[in-house]
Amino acid sequence: MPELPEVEVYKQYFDGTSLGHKIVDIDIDDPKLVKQVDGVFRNALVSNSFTKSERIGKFFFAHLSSGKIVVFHFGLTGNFYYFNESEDIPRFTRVLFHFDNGFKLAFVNMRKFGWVDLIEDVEIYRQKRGLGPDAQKISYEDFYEKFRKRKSLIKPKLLDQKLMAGIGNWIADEILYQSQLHPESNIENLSDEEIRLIYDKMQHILEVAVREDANYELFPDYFFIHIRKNAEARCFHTGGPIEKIEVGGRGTYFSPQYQIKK
DNA sequence: TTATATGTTCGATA
DNA sequence: TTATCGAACATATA
Repeated sequence: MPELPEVEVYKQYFDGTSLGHKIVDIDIDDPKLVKQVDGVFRNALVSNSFTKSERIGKFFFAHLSSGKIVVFHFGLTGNFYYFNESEDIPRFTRVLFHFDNGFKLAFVNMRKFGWVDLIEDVEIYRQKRGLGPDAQKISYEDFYEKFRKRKSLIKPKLLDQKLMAGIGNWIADEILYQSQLHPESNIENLSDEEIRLIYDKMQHILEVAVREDANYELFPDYFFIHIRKNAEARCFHTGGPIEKIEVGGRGTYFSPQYQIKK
């Protein structure tokens, strides 16, 4: 379940379990998920330990004692799981790190859209990929500058990781619902006030989601996620129906009576 | 059986 | 050249 808040929770979990233990072995279930040629990944990790981590959007970076950095991306599914001999290896474990304290860290990834890589420098990597600033850290000025001049529908731009990193499908729908804007609104038709509103709602949603450990059940009642995929559910504000359409190739849910197309 | 899923990438097109 | 769009990727679940 990995968008910015979920990956932030994974980071906290990783930091609380997997830092400072020597890696004694690694199991790779499917080499296609490791973006390195044979052995390179393994050799770079074994007898190192993780020293610290950072996150940009949905990308998670774990620094090794050697100075190299492991990049994790969860794709559409997945999480970390830390365990010892008393438990079985989780289903869909793709990479398994064995630590010298007897515990293991599983990189679990059911749909195999996730991957791991090995890099030298986070900032160089970020620039090379064209990854934008983290959505929770981007300033309003930067956000405005990046979005204002665009010519496309608003939803696909919110999902564009090159403009800003971390927003995924449910958060994009959540932002537009709370902003009362139709997901197919054209950016050119939005006022400066509406751009500001989108930014403020985005910050609010991210702040709540991270604070509640990405546990949707704890989100306030007015959050769209509670009704997003429920055909019988009604809009919290209007009591009207929730509709599903496709925007930019992604399933998109919205409340047509509440969200206005600009 | 078919459609769908919380994502990114790559090639085609404008 | 740059921006945008759509298909492809792998696999479990309803």
